[in-house]
Amino acid sequence: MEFTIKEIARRAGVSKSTVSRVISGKGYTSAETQDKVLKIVQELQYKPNAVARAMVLQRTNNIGVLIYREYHPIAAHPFYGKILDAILTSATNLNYSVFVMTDHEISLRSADFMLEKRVDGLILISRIGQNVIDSIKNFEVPYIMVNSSNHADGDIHIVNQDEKGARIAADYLYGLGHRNTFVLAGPQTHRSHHLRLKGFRHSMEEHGTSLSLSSVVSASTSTFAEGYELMCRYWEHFRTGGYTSLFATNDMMALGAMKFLLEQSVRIPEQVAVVGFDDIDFASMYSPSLTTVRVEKEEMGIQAFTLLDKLIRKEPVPMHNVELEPKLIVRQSTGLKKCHEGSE
Amino acid sequence: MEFTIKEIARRAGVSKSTVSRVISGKGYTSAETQDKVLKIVQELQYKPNAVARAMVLQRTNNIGVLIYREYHPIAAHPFYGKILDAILTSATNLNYSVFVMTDHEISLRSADFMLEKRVDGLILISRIGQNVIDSIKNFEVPYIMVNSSNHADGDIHIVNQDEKGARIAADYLYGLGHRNTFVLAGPQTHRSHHLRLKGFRHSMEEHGTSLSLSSVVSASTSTFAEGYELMCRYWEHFRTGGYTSLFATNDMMALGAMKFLLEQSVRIPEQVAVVGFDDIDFASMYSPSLTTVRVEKEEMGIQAFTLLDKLIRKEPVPMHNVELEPKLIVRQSTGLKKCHEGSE
DNA sequence: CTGAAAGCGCTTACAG
DNA sequence: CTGAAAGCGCTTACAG
Repeated sequence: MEFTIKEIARRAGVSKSTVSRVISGKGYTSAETQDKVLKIVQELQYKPNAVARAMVLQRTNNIGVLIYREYHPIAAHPFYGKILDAILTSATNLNYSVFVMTDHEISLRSADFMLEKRVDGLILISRIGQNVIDSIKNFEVPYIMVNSSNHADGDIHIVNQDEKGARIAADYLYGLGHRNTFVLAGPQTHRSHHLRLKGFRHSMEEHGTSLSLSSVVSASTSTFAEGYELMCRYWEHFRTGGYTSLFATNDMMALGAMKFLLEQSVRIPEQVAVVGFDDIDFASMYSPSLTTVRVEKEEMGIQAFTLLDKLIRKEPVPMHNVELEPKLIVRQSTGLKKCHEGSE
Repeated sequence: MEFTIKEIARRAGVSKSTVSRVISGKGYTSAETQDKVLKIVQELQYKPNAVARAMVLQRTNNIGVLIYREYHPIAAHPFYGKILDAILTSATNLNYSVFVMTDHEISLRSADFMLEKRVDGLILISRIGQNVIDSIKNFEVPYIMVNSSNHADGDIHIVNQDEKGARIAADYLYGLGHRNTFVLAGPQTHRSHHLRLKGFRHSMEEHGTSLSLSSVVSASTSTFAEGYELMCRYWEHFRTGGYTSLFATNDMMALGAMKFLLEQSVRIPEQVAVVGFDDIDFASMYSPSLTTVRVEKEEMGIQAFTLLDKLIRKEPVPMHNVELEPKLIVRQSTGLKKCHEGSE
């Protein structure tokens, strides 16, 4: 069932060159020949062998997406998964196929993989190790980094304006009258968590309501479980600390903390207002839904792919850093009314 | 920076054949030659060109994963995303790379894509169109189906025992004393939702507590929003119907319905017990956490890949259908105590 | 133990 | 407008 150009040529009584020209649409061919060849292509359900084509064209039309993962697999991740989705969609539209690879300690090995596979380009998401990046730099493969913690000059990097987003969150809470916020801060080695804490702290300082040392708790991971655990551990402190609000540097931790609070029958937002960061799907689904700062995950994916495609085609790339605009999303956890509250 | 076997050969003063032998480890080569070649490979950071190798070996070491999506992108999907993750992990372990493609109307085109790309095999997840399957059948590419609605004889199909799972859920609710359950049933064209409704209904009938017509509501999608909307629309009916429990054919709908109920200040599980199906990550994170029937998503992915690999290597494949065992997971939404309740 | 040669399935100048 | 030939970067019998 697997036909080649040679077989088509034989049946059509023309040369392989001609068949190739007809199929690719490049070069001159008579209408007559075209019909003849195309008909056979149809009959045989011929599909050109992409591997052979890639070989001569030195172009695979594949891109690779490398996603860092800490503990868990990553495709289902509410944040990175969304970025991946956007990349998949954009790439398909431009006839690229995409290799997906999640990466743990095997860093170098997986990068090699991609390199051996001869992808036309690479998108690196999150905290890809420096050694991996160095290794990639040694090749001519273009790459784009998304939400990374370690990018160097010359790298194209797509990020959210995390510091600004955190300031918006702080301003908003301050505006609501909150003067004492408990903060759950994710791993400070990660750019996002670092900037989010920084932005929140600075904004509060500017408002004259500095965060005390004891009101900021450092998380070693940024998971739901961590948020829950920390809230549990600091519950006594929290309860007696006079806190009226809670800010976490991402939604997952905020949600975890919220679950614990709800289990203690704390009323949200009446007793404690909660704000997260990211706007993962879950945030709006929770009860109460979570006020958060939205990161344009889809936009990150689209931009990453679009820029990579330009790089691959050696078109000029406008800028070397893309900083997306964050946006406050107000929901029930800071007081937005429930849709159906009191109705019916 | 892109070296070939030819360059290695030149520098080592041997032939390409020899270099190839050293690198592949096949065929005899003197220790001396090996050292010489390997040293240069090191120096040059040589990576064999996978495309060229695939060409001659007629084997790419790539597999493709095709996931159906209805409305939304899919990688971040809490159910399919998990399966994908498991496939990614297993595949990487055996040195495969994986193409991921989500599919909507473009069905045929995306399958072609895979076929042109010469993947060694395909994993088809969820409701892949019959035309796509037919098209794939025309080629020699082995494939495995996961959680599909339309598989034919001879196809290898991996599914959860959905009917059985629903029976377990029904038995459990009955055992708790529930005699009047409101049911949210997802699209009946999908195998899973169909069997889950069927199993639940039959089990209840056997217990002598048949579901009345009005207690089963058909959903047109199986999303969170749909669960919420339906619960809202049937709220009056539900409130006055004397229902003590709610079953949805998947977690997302159950969660959506639950959010609505919580917003009406319905106490869960005291007033209404809720049971879902799938055990997506969210289920355990919700407040109250959701009792559900777990589908072994990771196992599905692992089995799918493992079988596909056997197919690719033309090893005998044990069975032609894999039916995974569902498992009831009891949580707060049907009465499990909160961990920290009352403590401290 | 090693090298020359053919071939995997295409594309693309180059003649004609 | 079309065909013969070379080549993309490997692997693998086949001689030696």
